[in-house]
Amino acid sequence: MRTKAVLKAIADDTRLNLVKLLLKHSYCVGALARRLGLTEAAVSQHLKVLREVGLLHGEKRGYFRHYEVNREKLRMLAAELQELAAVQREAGPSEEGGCRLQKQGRGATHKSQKEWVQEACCACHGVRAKRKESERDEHHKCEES
Amino acid sequence: MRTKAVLKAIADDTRLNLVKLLLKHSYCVGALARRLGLTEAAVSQHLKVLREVGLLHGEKRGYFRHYEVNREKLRMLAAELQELAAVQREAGPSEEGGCRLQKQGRGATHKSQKEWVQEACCACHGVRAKRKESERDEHHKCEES
DNA sequence: ATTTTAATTTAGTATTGACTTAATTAGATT
DNA sequence: AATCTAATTAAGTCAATACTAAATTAAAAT
Repeated sequence: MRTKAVLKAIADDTRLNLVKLLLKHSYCVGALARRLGLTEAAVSQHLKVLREVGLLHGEKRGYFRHYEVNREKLRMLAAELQELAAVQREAGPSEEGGCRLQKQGRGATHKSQKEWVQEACCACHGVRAKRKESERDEHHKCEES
Repeated sequence: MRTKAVLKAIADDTRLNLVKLLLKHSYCVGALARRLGLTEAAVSQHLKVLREVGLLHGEKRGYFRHYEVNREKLRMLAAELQELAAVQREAGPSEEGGCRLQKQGRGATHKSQKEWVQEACCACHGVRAKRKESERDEHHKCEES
């Protein structure tokens, strides 16, 4: 998700408020600080974060700096979330873990659904005490491209 | 922004990855923990956050719990971001601070653009040392409904 | 009722992030 | 060049957050 950085940037209340303000108007750092009840330094740091993810473009005009919101970044993020919401559920057992290892035939033995699921999902989970860090990578290997 | 909580929830890398996995398949907590290289406790805590914002719905089936992603929440968030991107810039001087106090007529004196801007934006910013906490609320009042 | 199993919760630690003050920088103005 | 002004950065503090290990809970299975 190329827009993950944008997502993180606007997930903060202060930065989201900054974006909203700057969509409507052009405010200087002092004005933004007043409106949000913060110091100019705090506002400046947040503006830096927003610039770094490409959400704001600033340019100096005389003493003051003007910011423009890059609305395209917001639209791209929105589009990616729509795509995410449209991701198709993969075919396969709706049971636990969605593992395919067993399904691909590790043993020819016919197993009940329950047996299959247990092996498929958490073959070694049953014995909790045996679960060691080094075993983790060996446990529960699920195929995934 | 009613979906702010959803925005915050998925702004975390781990929770976003959980959502992506659960959109495609049904995994148990153990399987999720393996795939993300975390403990089951960590995964459980993240799943709780996602449930609390309404992004996941879980139900027990036998020993295992199944999770369904509430895609509608993702769509709503996407829609709000689209709306945000479409917010109209307000009419008014594109100069600093976007303040209207002066514009509404504090003095009848005709001022140059520069003079106007300076007063409008940061009337008291010029004398930095005088800026005290108690003065902040008096400074730079901008009209905003 | 007891045992097993998956998942959650508790408690603690380490890391991250948001804030402030003060110092500094980068222009603009004179 | 000197001064002024807006903004940024450095350094520090504190709160929030993400993790783990261990204990506990909530079912399911026997």
